[in-house]
Amino acid sequence: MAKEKKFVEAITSMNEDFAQWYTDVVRKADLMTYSSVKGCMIIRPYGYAIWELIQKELDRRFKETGHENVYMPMFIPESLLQKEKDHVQGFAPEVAWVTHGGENELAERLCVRPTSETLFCDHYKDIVQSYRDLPKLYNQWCSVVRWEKTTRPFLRSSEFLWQEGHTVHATYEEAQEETIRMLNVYSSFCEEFLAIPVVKGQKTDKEKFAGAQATFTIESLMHDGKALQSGTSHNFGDGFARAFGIQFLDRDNQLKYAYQTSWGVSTRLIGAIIMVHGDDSGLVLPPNVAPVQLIIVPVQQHVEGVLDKAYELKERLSKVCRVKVDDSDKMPGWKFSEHEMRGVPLRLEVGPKDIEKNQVVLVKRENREKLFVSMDELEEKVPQILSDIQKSLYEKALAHREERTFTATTLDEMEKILNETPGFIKAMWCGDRACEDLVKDRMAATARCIPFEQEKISDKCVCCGKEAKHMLYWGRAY
RNA sequence: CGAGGUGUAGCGCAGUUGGUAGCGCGCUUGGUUUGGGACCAAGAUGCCGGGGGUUCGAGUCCUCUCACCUCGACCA
Repeated sequence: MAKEKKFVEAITSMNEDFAQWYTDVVRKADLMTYSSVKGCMIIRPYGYAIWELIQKELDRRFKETGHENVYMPMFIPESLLQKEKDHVQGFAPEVAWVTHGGENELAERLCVRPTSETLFCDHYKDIVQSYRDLPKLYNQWCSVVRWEKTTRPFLRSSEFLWQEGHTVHATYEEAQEETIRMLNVYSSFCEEFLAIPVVKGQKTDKEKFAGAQATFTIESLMHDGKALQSGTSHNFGDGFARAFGIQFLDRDNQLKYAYQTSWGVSTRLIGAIIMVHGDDSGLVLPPNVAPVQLIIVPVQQHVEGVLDKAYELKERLSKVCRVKVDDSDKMPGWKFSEHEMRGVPLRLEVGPKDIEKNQVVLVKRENREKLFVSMDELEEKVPQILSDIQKSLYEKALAHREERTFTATTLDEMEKILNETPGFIKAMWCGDRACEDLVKDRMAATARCIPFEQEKISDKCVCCGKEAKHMLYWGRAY
């Protein structure tokens, strides 16, 4: 089919080999490149620009909900890391250690932060004394290091960029409210900004964060039917406070332990964008996170007046969107492919014929739909089209997720779905760890979450047949 | 940490029974081109991942080592 024909051969087809497709896209869109250290990547300007847009919008939403940014050191003394038992155990296998300063061995080795709970706690114990000091709503943007055995660009790297919010509250209820508030910030951000629909829910005990009392998550479904944990929010109860001695004098003159939360999202979100929206021609960016929303490609740019018109349009359109002119001396076809690989949502072609007719050709990245628009209407039409694209990408992703969400009442059914049409599987669960373990051993799938929106698929646990307590989303995950 | 794979020009790769390094793309210069990856001409680019060995001679054989990729077990 001429219409279905691939324009770009440099990218492996998704259906042929999804993992290779992902690697090709990440490289061809020039989001990152490998570095000389295992599992670490160089985030290239285009990839970093996406991260900056994510940061900017999230940071705005954090501030809007009353949070302040701080910066903690990247080193954690070993003794500090060890104060909360579950927490150390969870992270011990993947921490990197600093043992020397110059030539001298350190008296106490320093851990390169895999997450900063212990640092925040150590600080909070000093600054929290009275109920009047609460709540503390801190966040930090930083990188963390986890010595991973297997790494993949953006999805799992040894060092990654993220944001970690850490808050302290006077009561459990308040901490729980904060935990859910931030989960909601994440879910609305993903849906509105990244055009990625998410399932909100709680992690099972097996899957929860080391040291947390409860972990909440947003789970999204990738194009290949695998799930991606896209953000988490934890309620620590007073567990860390007890381990670190974070106490305050309450209104009733009683000394009490404080309640805490933490929550984070990372550059992994970039991986989610790629795997939710991308296609065989490469990256597809929702306009809200596109560093370039509109690329102007002049055609026959050597012809008098063409480039001038392109620059003029850029000048005008820069007031309503992020726009660039590709005035390199590549062939137009080459530019089309290049900007499609990079996922630019909208392309504007302008050549002598257009100038004559006082119009331009707009081409949508998501479906290559061509629109002929009068030059006079651009400032009005372009933002409208971009917002349509944003909406359309969300709807497409939602439709895909719904198409790939199944229900199962037996393990055989689950296994069949996982092998034939991988996706989310809604199934009942009795609450026993043993059943989770069994599912994982047998079909490499995990409990993604106990969704807030419960449904009753059946009365019995999909695994052991005992009375069911919850409906779970199951799936194979990244 | 297990299983596999790969390291040769910026990128992708070839390199035979061991004989002193090549192709495509990209890059530079000039010209012609330009509505879906143009063409011609002239150039530039190498610690053959690293150490040790065998040999008159190693990209090639042996050995140790390092790194990266993919797939699994563990984790954002």
